[in-house]
Amino acid sequence: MNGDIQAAIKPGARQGPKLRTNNPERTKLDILNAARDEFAEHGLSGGRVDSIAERTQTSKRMIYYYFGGKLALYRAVLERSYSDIREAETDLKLETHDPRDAMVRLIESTFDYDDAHPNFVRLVSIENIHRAKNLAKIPNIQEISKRALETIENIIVRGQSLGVFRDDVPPIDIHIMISSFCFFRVSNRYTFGEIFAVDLSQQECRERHKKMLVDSIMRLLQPGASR
Amino acid sequence: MNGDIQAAIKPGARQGPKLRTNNPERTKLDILNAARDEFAEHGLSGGRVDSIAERTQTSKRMIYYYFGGKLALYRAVLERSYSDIREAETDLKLETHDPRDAMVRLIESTFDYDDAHPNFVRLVSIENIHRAKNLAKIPNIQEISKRALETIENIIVRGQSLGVFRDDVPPIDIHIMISSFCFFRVSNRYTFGEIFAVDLSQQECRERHKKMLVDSIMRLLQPGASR
Amino acid sequence: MNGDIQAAIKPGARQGPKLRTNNPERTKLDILNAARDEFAEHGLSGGRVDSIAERTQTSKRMIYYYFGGKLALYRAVLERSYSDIREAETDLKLETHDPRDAMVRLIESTFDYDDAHPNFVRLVSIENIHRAKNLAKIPNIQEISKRALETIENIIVRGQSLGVFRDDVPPIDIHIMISSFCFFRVSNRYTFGEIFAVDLSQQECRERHKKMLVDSIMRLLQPGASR
Amino acid sequence: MNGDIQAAIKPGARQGPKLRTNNPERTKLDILNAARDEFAEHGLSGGRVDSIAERTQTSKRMIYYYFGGKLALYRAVLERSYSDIREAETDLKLETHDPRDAMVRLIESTFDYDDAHPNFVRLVSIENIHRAKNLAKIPNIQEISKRALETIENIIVRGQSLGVFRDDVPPIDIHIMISSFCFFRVSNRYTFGEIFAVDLSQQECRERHKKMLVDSIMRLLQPGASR
DNA sequence: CATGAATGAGGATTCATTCAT
DNA sequence: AATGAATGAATCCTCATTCAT
Repeated sequence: MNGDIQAAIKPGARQGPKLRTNNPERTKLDILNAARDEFAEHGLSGGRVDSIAERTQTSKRMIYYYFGGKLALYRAVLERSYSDIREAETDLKLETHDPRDAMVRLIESTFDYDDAHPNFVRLVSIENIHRAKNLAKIPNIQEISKRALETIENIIVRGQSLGVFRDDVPPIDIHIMISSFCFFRVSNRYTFGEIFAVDLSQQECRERHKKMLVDSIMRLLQPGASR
Repeated sequence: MNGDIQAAIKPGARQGPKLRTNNPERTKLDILNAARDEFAEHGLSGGRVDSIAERTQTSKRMIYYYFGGKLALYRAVLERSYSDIREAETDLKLETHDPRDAMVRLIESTFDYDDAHPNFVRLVSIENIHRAKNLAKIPNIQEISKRALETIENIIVRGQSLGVFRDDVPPIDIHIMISSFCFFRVSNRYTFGEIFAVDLSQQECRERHKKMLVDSIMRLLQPGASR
Repeated sequence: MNGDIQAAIKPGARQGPKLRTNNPERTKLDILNAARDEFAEHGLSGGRVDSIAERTQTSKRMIYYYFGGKLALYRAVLERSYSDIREAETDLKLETHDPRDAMVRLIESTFDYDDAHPNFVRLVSIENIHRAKNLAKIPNIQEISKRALETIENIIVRGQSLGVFRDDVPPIDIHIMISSFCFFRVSNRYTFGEIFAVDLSQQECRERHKKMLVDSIMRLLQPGASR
Repeated sequence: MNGDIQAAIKPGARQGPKLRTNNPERTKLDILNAARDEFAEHGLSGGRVDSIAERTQTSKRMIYYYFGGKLALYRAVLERSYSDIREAETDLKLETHDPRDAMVRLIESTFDYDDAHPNFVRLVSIENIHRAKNLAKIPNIQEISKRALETIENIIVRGQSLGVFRDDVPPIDIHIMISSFCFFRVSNRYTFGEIFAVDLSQQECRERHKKMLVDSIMRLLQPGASR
C-alpha cells in the first residue's frame, strides 16, 4: 500500500544489535547498568529509553523483551542499587569490634560509600521526588534494609552497656544523622558548590568532612550533660 | 489509549483563559506559583507545561508570552525560591544575640524553614539532579546567598572571641552540617520512611530531631578535646 | 548532546499539514469521516491512525488534538453513525399512514438504508466483535435509539386495533426479524457470495430480496392460524 | 508503561513450552483450538500470536513451526470452522422426511447451531470484515458448502411437487432468510442488547425466536396469494 | 495585551517474525 | 522434532512550541 519511500534511510532508527550474546544474564546486566547511568543522570521522566539502548550492546527492543517497559526497568535499577548497598554494609563485620571503634568504622564506611557512589545518591534523590512510590513496589525492600539498622543498634547497645555511649539517643536518629551528612554533601554538591563557590568533591574537603562527621557523632554519643 | 469517551478532549473549551486579569504582574505571579508547584512535584523534565497552565487562571499561551518557555519559567521559579529563603534568613537579626543563643536560633530557624517548605527542598533536589546548571545561570545568585554564610560566620567568630566556640571548625562546615540534616529529613523523608517504616513528618519526631541537631552542633562547637 | 544525524530526512514522518483551515468544526468533521472509512474498512485494531491521517486534510497530530486517541475517535465515529441512522428513521413520518402501508414503507426503508450504507453495517459488525463495550460508553445511546422501536410499535398497535395485524408477536421481534435480513445480506455478503458463488449486491437480487422480505413480514403479521 | 514490578517479564520462563508432547497432531490441534478462541475473540488484526501461544501447551515458536505464520493459522482456523459446520449439516438426514417436517427440522437445527456456536458466528463476521478474501483462498470451499444448498433444494423441490410449498421462491433465498435471522441474533446480540436493553441469549427469548422463525418461513413457503 | 488553532519532533511500546542450534 | 534468544518495523501517543490575528 505504501511501497513509496519507506525503504529510504531512517537515520534515527539504525541502532541495530551490536552484539548477539545469546547470554540472557549478560544482556540483562548490560541493560541494567546502562539504565542505572541514564536514570541517575536524567531521572525517570528525563531518562530516554533510546539513550539507554545506545548505552548498551543491544537494541531498544531488548529492554522491552527483558524488562517490559521503562518504569519496570527503573524499578529494577532501584532494586539492584539497594541490594548493592546492603551487600556492602554486611561486608563490614563490625559486631566484634570495640563499640567506639566500630562506630567510627561505620561512619567512615557510610561516608565513603556515598562519596564513591554518586549515582546511587542521585537515584535515591530521584526516587524521593517520586515520593518513593517505586521503592514501595519492590518486594522485601524493608527486609533488605533492616540489617543496616541492626548493625548500628548492635554497636550502640554494646557501647551503652560499656558506658561509653549515652542511652538517650535512638539508634535510628544516629543513623539519620550520619546518613544525612554523607548523603547531602554528595546529593547537594552542585547547588552548594554554586552558591558558596566551593568544590565539595575535592580530596582535602572530603577528608576534613569525614573527620568532622566522626568527631560530631562521637561527641553526640558521649555520655554527659548536653549544653 | 484513552479508556473513557467522556475524557475526549474538547480543546477549544479546555485551553481558554479562565480569567482575563488585564493585570500583567498578577498573571505572572499566578503562573509562577503554578509552575513552582508543578516543578516541585514532578521535576523539570517531569513537569508539564499543560499542567502548569491548568493550575493557573490563564492559558498555556500566556506562559510563553510572559516567560518565553518551560526552561525559562523553571529558572524564574528557582530564582524566586532562592530569594524567598534568603529573605527569611535576613529577618532573624542574630547579630546582637549572645553567640550560643544566636547559634541555637539559627539552627532552629534553618530546621523550621526546611520543614515548612518541602517544595523548596524538592526544587533544590531537582536542581542538583541537573547539576545546578540552571542555578548557575541566575545572575547574582552568589550575592543573594552570601549573607547566609556571613551570618553564621559572624556568630562563630563572636563565639570564638568569647571562648565559647572552638576555633578549628570552618563556618562553612558548620553550615553544611546543619543544612544537611535539616534538608535530608525533608528531602529523603520518603525513601527513609519506606525503608525503616517510620514517618519523619510527625510532630514528635520533628521536635526530637530539632533538639538532637541543636545538641549535636553545640557539642561539636564546644571547645575541648575531640575524642 | 546528540546533534549528529537527527536533522537528516525521516521519510516516514513527512505527513505535514495539507491545509490550515482555522476551522475546528470542519477539521473535526474531516477527521471523523476519514476515521469512519478507515475503521469500517479495517476495524478498530486493524485501523491505523496514520492511515486515517493520510485520508484527511490535516496531520495525525490533529487526531490527538481533537479526539484524544484512537479509541476515543472510534467511539466518536460510532456515536455519529448511530445518530445518523436514527435521524434517517425519524424523517419517515409513518404515524399517519395506513398501518399495512406504513409497515411496508418501514421495511423498505430499513432495507434501503442498510443497502446504501455498507460502512454503517460494517461498523456495527465490528462493534459486536467488541461486544458493544464502546457503544455502551456512549451517553444516551438508548435514548437515541428508542424512537426506532416506538415507530414500529406505533404501527403494529394501530394495525392490531384495526384487526389487520395479529397481536401475538412482540414489536421488538418484528424489528429484529426485519433488521436481521436487511443487515445480514450486507454484512455477510462476502462469505455468502464466496460460498454460494452469488453476488448479493446486484440490482436484480436486491429487488427480489426486498420484495421477499416485505412479503415475509406481512405474512407473519397476518392474523390467522400459524401452521 | 507497566504499572507493576511484579509483572516484569521473565521471557525465559514465560515463553517456554509447558508440555513436550512429541505428538505433532496433538500439538497442532492444541494450537488450532487456541487460535480459534483468540481470533474469534479479537479478530484477525486484534488477535495476538503471543496470546495464542499462552492459550496453548506449547510455545509461540511452534505456531511458526507448524503453521508458518499468523495469517496461515487464521486460514486454518477458518477452514476447520467451515468443515465443522458442514459436518453437522450432513448429519441431519432430512431427505426421507416429509418436506414440511424436514423444513422445520432444518430451520431448527440451523437456529440451534448458530446459537450453540457463537465463536463460529464471530469468525464469519470477522471474515466478512476482511471481505472473505481468506475464505476465497481455501481450496474446495464451495465444494464443502454446496451440500447445504442441496439439502434445502431437495426439501423445497419435494414440497413443491407435493403442492405444500409455493414454487416462486428460490431455495437460496429461503436459505438466506433462515440464515440471516439465526446468525444476526447471535452476531448482533451485543449492539442490539445494548440499544434495546434486552438479552437475546436468554432461554425464553431463544424459544420464542425459534418458533417465530419457523412460523415465518412456513408462512412464507405456503402457497397462495401474497398480500 | 492577549489568544484560539495548530504542529514538528520526538518518545514509549507492540507485534509478527527470524536466527542459530 | 523442537526450541530459547533475539529483533526490524511499525504503531500509538506526548510534549514544548509557534502561527496568525
